[in-house]
Amino acid sequence: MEPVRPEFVPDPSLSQSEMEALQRDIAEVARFEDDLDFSPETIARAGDTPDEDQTTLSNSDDPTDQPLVAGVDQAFVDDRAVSAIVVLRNGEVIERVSAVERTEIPYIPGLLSFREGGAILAAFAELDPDPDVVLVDGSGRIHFREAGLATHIGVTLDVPAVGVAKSLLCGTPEQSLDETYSEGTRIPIAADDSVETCPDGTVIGHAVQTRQYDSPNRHINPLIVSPGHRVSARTAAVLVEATADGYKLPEPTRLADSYADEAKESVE
DNA sequence: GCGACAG
DNA sequence: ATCTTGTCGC
Repeated sequence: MEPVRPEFVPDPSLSQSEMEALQRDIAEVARFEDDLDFSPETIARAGDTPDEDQTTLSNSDDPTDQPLVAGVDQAFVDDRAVSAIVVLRNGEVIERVSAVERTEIPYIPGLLSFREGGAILAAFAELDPDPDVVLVDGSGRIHFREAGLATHIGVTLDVPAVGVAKSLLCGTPEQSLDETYSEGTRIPIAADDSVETCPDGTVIGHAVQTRQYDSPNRHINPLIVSPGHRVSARTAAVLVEATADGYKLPEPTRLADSYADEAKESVE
């Protein structure tokens, strides 16, 4: 699939203030409300027997009509970024693509999409069936200008997108994230002074506990999930919970992560 | 000036 | 993100 908004394609040669201005433009176009072509309840895991909701809500008995969920992740080799996309339907992999691009700038918190975006869009150009939703490694609306990597990619391709991060970039959790939470726990993340584009208190995402150890000693930290584009904060969390299958990371992102590692071995 | 900061 | 052995726990 190709960009629907070419003017938003991340250009690493821009100045830092130009990058920030572009992010403000992207945030204005971003829709943090549900605009999906399917019901999140229709998503199945590998080996699932279709249940009432999955068949009823999708208006179809044909498994090939179920939503395509893509996961995107990157690996790096020196100054090269390897972007990998894995597409699942009913929890099963139906497509994998990857692309390699040079990284033009270093990692700068808040400007990640200008480092990784080129490789990601190159990989999407290789992807044939358009996915119904994309899970991106990194933040979406949880960002200083509400334009994290997932938002940038989602808006540029005009595809529903969700940000899945392993740590919090900004915003204030409604409860401390230092405690141990059980599976299924969702903790709202509110905008604060560090989010310059929306009122304090706006819920911009959630900490989502997709997995937890039963007992004492060690614990697992929650994922930080936020809307990228065309999904609400609640639906973003629901989609991640629905695609998680025994691991902390949701399957699309987890498989893209290992595929990126695999693909990077073939890079010279 | 100081602190904080996805991957 | 990346560099890496052992180690704890089910």
